[in-house]
Amino acid sequence: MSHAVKAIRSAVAPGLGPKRDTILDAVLPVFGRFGFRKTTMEELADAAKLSKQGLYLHFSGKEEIFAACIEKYLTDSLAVVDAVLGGGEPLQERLIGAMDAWFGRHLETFHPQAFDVIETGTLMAPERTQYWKNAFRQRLTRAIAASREVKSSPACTAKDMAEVLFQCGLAWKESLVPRTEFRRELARAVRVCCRLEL
Amino acid sequence: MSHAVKAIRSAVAPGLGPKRDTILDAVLPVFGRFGFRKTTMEELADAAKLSKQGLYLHFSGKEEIFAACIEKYLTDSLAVVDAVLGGGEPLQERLIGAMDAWFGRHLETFHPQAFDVIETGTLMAPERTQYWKNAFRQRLTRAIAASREVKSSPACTAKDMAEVLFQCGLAWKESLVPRTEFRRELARAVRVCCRLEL
DNA sequence: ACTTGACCGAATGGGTAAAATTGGTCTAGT
DNA sequence: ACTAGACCAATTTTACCCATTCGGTCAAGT
Repeated sequence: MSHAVKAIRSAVAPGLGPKRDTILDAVLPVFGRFGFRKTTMEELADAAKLSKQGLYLHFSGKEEIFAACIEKYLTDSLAVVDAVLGGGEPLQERLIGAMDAWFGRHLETFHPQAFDVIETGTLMAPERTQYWKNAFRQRLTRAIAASREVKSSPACTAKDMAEVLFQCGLAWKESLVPRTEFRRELARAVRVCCRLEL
Repeated sequence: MSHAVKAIRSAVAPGLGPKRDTILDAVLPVFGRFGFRKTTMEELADAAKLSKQGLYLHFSGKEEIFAACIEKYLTDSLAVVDAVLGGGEPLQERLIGAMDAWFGRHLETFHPQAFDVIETGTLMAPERTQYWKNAFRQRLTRAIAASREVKSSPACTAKDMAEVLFQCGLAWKESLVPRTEFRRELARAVRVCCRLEL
């Protein structure tokens, strides 16, 4: 299939129905367990309770499914992040919740053996990957900056704290512990970076 | 060669001369560039300016060279860490120097493609690996605890700061930036974690 | 709005056997 | 305290073939 046709399909098809989203939700765990390469179209179709051709009525191919899947995954995650950060809890709880919604969910979604999903994602759409990273860091920064619970200084601005927090979160790739324990590490990082009391 | 013979040689040979250390220093960059598996005994011998057989007069085999090499590498690194932390500079500079001597040196020593050195090390001697990690974290903790420049609290003890700092340092594996830039990230982490002004 | 099933070209994954490397040893020097 | 070089067993690499699989398409149904 030519690139032009692909572009048309993906430009016309999306957003038309909640069916796409249903498919993407069903498909995510498969990518998360086996990675991009080792996931077959049949497995995706089975997960979505569709035939192989049924899938092609919604997506132009494997790459588009994957891209849309990751896009939805991050969109959803960021929505949770926003919801948590916009909530009424103390900043500490909100930050921990946000970090857990982002990095913790990664940890739970992607099997250690299937981290090629990350590489594939950055390889297929590096600018999108950068966009999502920046989006999340921006949320952290704003939440910290807006809070009156934490005092910043020229040497330690809200952005500085957010960046360091983000850096700590990146450790999820190395982490071998379950999400609950990882969350405790995140809690400590939040406490230290933002000097929030218990 | 039997394990018994190996044990005898490695028990008798070490520490007898500075020659071993010279060899180990010469050999480290080779392991750092090609990893354990892809490094050949000939390359090691060439790097040490010895014949292959000359090497065997000092070490019982590839594994012993590697183990001793890593051991010396970490010993040296920790010595630098101790020297820096024990110096007269303000805590901030000392911590940055210590983090750079540890993680920054890793970044510079081990080629991204040769990270199998880490796995091999933890696989061959997991207890030693754990020992060195703990040793470094301990140094950080003590330096922070001993300083009057940083005030701790029950929610943010010296150990907490050290742990988070360590977690930030682990990002070196993901880092694609040169050591100088990585050092700036470390500096920010130190500032934030210990609330040290500029 | 789907399913079924056949189909294609390309990529992939065994399986294998020859060829090259490698870690390590031995001997004979100097 | 080394080097030179032959040497071995074991592993690794390479090349090749074959079967399978996979992504994607097409035609015909319901």
